[in-house]
Amino acid sequence: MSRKPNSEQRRAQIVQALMDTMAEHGYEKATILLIARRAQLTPGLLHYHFHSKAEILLALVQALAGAARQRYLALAHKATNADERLAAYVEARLGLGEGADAGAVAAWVVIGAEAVRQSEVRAAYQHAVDTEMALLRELLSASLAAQRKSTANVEALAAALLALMEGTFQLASAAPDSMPVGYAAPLAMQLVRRFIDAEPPTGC
Amino acid sequence: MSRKPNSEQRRAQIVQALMDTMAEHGYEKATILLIARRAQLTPGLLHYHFHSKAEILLALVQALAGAARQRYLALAHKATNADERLAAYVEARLGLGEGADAGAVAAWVVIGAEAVRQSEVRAAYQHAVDTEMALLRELLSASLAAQRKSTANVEALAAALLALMEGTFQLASAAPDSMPVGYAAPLAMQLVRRFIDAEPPTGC
Amino acid sequence: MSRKPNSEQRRAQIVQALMDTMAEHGYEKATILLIARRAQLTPGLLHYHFHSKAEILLALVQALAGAARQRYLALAHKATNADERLAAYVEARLGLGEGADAGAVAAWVVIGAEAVRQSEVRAAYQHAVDTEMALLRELLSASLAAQRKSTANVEALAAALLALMEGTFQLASAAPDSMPVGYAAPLAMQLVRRFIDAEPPTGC
Amino acid sequence: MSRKPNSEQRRAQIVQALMDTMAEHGYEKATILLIARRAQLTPGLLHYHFHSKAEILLALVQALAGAARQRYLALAHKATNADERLAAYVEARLGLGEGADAGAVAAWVVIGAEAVRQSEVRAAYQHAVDTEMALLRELLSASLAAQRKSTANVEALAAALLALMEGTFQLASAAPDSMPVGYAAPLAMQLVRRFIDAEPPTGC
DNA sequence: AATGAATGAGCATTCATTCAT
DNA sequence: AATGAATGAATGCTCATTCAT
Repeated sequence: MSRKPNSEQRRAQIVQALMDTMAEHGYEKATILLIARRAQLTPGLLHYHFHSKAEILLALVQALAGAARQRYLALAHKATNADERLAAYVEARLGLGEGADAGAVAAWVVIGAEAVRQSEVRAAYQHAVDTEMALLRELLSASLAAQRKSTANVEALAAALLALMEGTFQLASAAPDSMPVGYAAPLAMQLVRRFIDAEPPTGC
Repeated sequence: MSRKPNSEQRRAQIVQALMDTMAEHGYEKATILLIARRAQLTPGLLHYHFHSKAEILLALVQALAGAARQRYLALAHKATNADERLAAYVEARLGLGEGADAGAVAAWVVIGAEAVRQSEVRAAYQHAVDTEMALLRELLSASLAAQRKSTANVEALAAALLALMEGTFQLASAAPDSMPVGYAAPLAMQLVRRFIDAEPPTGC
Repeated sequence: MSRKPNSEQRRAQIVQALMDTMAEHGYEKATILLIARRAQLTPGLLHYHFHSKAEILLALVQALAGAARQRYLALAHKATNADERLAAYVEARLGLGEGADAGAVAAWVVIGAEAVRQSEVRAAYQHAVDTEMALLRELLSASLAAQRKSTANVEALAAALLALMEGTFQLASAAPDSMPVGYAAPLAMQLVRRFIDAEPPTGC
Repeated sequence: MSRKPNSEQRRAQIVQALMDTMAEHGYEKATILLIARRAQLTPGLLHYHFHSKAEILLALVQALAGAARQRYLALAHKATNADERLAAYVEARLGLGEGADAGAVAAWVVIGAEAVRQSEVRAAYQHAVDTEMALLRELLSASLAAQRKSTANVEALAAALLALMEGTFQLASAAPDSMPVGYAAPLAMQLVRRFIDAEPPTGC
């Protein structure tokens, strides 16, 4: 067999280097030179594997979204009911266990701000949000249904839970010292459970 | 004789122009030239009134934090009990009524990302967060106390509510089409109220 | 009598402020704003009293040259012969006594460098040099004549002595720690006296 | 494959261009654009090879000091005794022969003025001065010893000779028309020789 | 695939000078 | 005389991108 080109490995290496550099310097100040150094590559090589810096960023958005999905799937594996699956999801996003990555979180916050101004990043970010929203709707609907509660508010509840997660990332990245430690996952679950408990039953 | 100083007016004008420009282009791409044009001033004049671009940004952080405080005070004026004050706070931050400003929200999101990398911005951002946390602790403690509930979780609850707000800003700015309209304020209040209702009473 | 306009005083104040600022920051970095602050005046006022920054510099050259002349005249007053007059001159230029001014010396060094590139400064500098050379020729000729020595080399000797002084200013300003203290005036006199002593008598 | 580095050549080219430009315009007015044009390079490339303009200046200080050392070594090669070595030194610094470079001299004068205000330049300038002083002390001590003269005044004599040289550069650059031609080297040697001749013998 | 020099547009900032008051 | 805001050209420096090797 012929020797495999190492492009895929190189691309992953570059994407990872962008993530690390962005977490530290933001997107604009994450220069091609800094990224290349972090990846232990030369500047020219980055443009051999990616057409532009923006393209690396888009690849990073995909990579982070994919990693988040994998983290949920790994935890959801052991879940046996709707509530456990929801808890697995929240743990996957907000938990401090294995897979928690301050760099990835900071990079995601920076991506969120870039989405405000770059339409292509916004599109990718929105796609990730839509995917999350769909998953959340499904998980919350299942939890509501399991308790025979109305699903009328599921959309808003999903949005609030997603906002809670995004805000947690923001605060963890920009004001870590002002926040209590490890509060996010357990409190998010409590908020949702108590909300669901207080929802009116189906058909009312 | 001498001309009368107009610095304060000019500074406010420039800060506003930075906010508008940042909401559209982000911080790095909000160039001095763009800001000056938006403020209908010449580039040199911006550096006459501010030492550096970073200084304008810090002034903007103060301005936004101050405006948020004013908005709360205006609404809290009519509140007669703890729950109404809390509702006034949530409405001031997340409501769609008068004072809601998509530009200010987008600028705040961009500031949050800049706080990840610029230590001076981070300090100012953290100060704003600390102030919010203190206010939230006070409001939530009062609501809990009014219902004779334990205040053991007030810190975490405050953090969660603040995260919910920051995340709402983020999603409203970067993925507005993926989010339901007007969900944030009412749902945030419901989440908090139901959480408080389900809290154990004092002394348990 | 009508109140005297304070222009002359203001001009002197500004020239002095330029000298101080130049000694610290060089000519280019001695901005109008810095000079104005040092003189406790406002920037606009500097251009009321001088047409341009270059004009202040020219006034400073005159002022420094004039001050040097005064210092010599004050010391020469007591001299009773050619050698004492020469010693008075050397002391006036290189001595550490009253009137020695590190700021003035540093400013003169900076002026010397500006003379390399600005033709108007060069003209003023050259005029000062020519005046010095004339005085030196006179003093040295008198000393040589007093000892009945040939004055064939007086031009070159004057040039060398002037160079020694200018170089002393340079080294005192830019490498003070590398130079012995107080060496300049006595050694300069010794060099000149021994040179003259070894000169052939007139008519040879 | 990879291109071969040409940085050393480019750096030398840039340093030379700074020297030429500085000799004509001074340091501040020797803009990156002017230097680049003189070197027939693009402005961006200067910052690829040097971190900053100040760094080019430091490289120039080293280059000029090195060239001066080489010029002395080349001439000292033929010297057979202390006096000839001293004469070789003076000729190397002040002589009009091969290697005399009005541009380098003017650049050195400008550097001397920059040393007044830029601490890094001052450090480099002082180092060059210290090296010169050490060499001068050695040369003068040898000459004094060869004539069995006291070396008590060698430090001050070295300082005076160095000052004479620096001042000669200054006057040659800023007031060439006011100075006699070719006076410097022969007169400097005469001054030193007559001084030494008149020194008291060792042990007195 | 890989290197690193080269380009050139763009940026924040500085500053002498002007001018309305 | 005096003020201080305003101007606009100039400058050092950055950086994504290109390209010869």
